Amino acid sequence: MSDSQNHKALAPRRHDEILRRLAADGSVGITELAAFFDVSRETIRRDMKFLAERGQLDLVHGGATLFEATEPALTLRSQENAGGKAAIGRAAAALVEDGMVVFLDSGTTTLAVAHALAGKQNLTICTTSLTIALHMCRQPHVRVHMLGGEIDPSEEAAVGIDALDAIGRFRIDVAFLGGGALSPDGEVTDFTRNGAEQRSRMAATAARAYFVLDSSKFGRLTPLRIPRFELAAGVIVDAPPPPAMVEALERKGPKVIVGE
Amino acid sequence: MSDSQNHKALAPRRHDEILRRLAADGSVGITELAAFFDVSRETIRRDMKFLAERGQLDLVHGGATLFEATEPALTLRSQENAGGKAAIGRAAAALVEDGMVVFLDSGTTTLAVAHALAGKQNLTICTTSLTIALHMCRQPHVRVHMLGGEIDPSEEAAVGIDALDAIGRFRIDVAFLGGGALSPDGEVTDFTRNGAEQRSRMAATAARAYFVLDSSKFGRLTPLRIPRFELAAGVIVDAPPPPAMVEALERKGPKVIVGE
DNA sequence: CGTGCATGCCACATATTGCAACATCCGCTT
DNA sequence: AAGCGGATGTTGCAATATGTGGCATGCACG
Repeated sequence: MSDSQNHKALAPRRHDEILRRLAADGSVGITELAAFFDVSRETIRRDMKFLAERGQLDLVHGGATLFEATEPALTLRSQENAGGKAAIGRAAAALVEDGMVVFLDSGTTTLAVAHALAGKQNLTICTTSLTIALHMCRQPHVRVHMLGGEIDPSEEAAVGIDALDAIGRFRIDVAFLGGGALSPDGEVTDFTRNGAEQRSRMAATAARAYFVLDSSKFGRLTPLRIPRFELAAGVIVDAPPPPAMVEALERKGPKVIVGE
Repeated sequence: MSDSQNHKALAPRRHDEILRRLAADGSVGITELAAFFDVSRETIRRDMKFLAERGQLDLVHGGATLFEATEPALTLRSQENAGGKAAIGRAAAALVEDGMVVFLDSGTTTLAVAHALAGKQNLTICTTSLTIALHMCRQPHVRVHMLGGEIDPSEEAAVGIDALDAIGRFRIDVAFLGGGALSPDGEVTDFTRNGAEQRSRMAATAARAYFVLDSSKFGRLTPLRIPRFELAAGVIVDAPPPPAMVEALERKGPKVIVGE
């Protein structure tokens, strides 16, 4: 910080700062910013409108928040389509045998997988998700490795360089990965750069990797491709995706598995 | 007032926080939230009504609860000697200033410290405890680093070589460490080799380290000394220990701080 | 079975914000 | 120098959010 109280900042500079604060705090107030830049509230409002039209933030009364039309709050997500997620969990659990080393990504669908793994013996679970680690360490006959790193509050999971680094240290039998969307041309995409990279790395590292995606993700669009996605062994879903999507997907490699 | 926080949180931010707390604690109180956000109870009530209409929580007298609880147990253990632990928490929180880097050890007493840190701005929390990480990452204006490693189910926290390793990478302003007992000759001791080593390392690494021990630990005996224990800045307790213990302790170096 | 206290709820007052229309200012071109 | 266009400021009014007080209701406690 430490800049720009003296001279009025030009528009791009303000836009920059607005986004920076947004990323840092999750929300920004109009009045607050107007005072900071020493401009009128109208100007800030215009800035925000401009940014909102480009999808870089969400306007709310009194300011703006992170653009989360893409990513609703975590507590919300775990309840929606609970049935479908459970079905995915069962299908995923069927792929796991006693004694395996299993990686579980963050996300509510992978949490459903974790629940479905109850009863397996002697598993070793590696995860970046706090919730999954907490849940699994309460199970008997399970060893849990938490991959450390900075915690992303919206995922409640470790992200970033430390987590990426830690991934490399494990030999994983099977990995279950989340994703932001299943694009019309049969590819799993993600919300964030970090997430995409982390998943990419897992898909390449694990002996077998599966993406778990509930049907609400079909045909959605999120910004980031997951590199080397085609190395995944399969995609587990709770309802059959459109045939075109299935075909595009299987042409790349991964099988489509539909849970019941 | 270099930046920003003198303004009240925007409505969506409150909604978010309410849901996060709900997920963390299973229930939230109106008065408590009103104080936290510095808004009237009516406003919180309206927020809750809004959320309840969308099925995100259940209204109850005095606050709200989860629609369906996902996480039991842990809140229970921290209830025992809750008063004492809260007092320790407050005393500990008084030692923390906005912007600091704080290490929180695993344990229910350190969890109380975590709760008491609510309201501080811009903290960076490093912890090995899953529960603390989960709780703190739901706080606004807090960055959380989870130290990874194998999870000890009885502690629900990372232990072992990875965690030890990760400790060295941080510059910690203040560390709050648990312990198994406060021995009659004024020393903090521990149950496990790993724990003792981890705490020893923190005591040596952090700029200031405090052991937090509730009064049930006085005069107990556990097998492992914590090496370099005397490097700690203090021991925070909820009731005055026997004078002999205090004297022995302070002769070694650490101050005794009694929370109210 | 009251009593006291905290909470819930409603109505209204107040404050803050959104919006749109118009006025200014500044840099630039001709 | 005049004119132009974009960005910003100003103003008035509507919409929304929040605060406040009165009163009803529920809950704990003797």
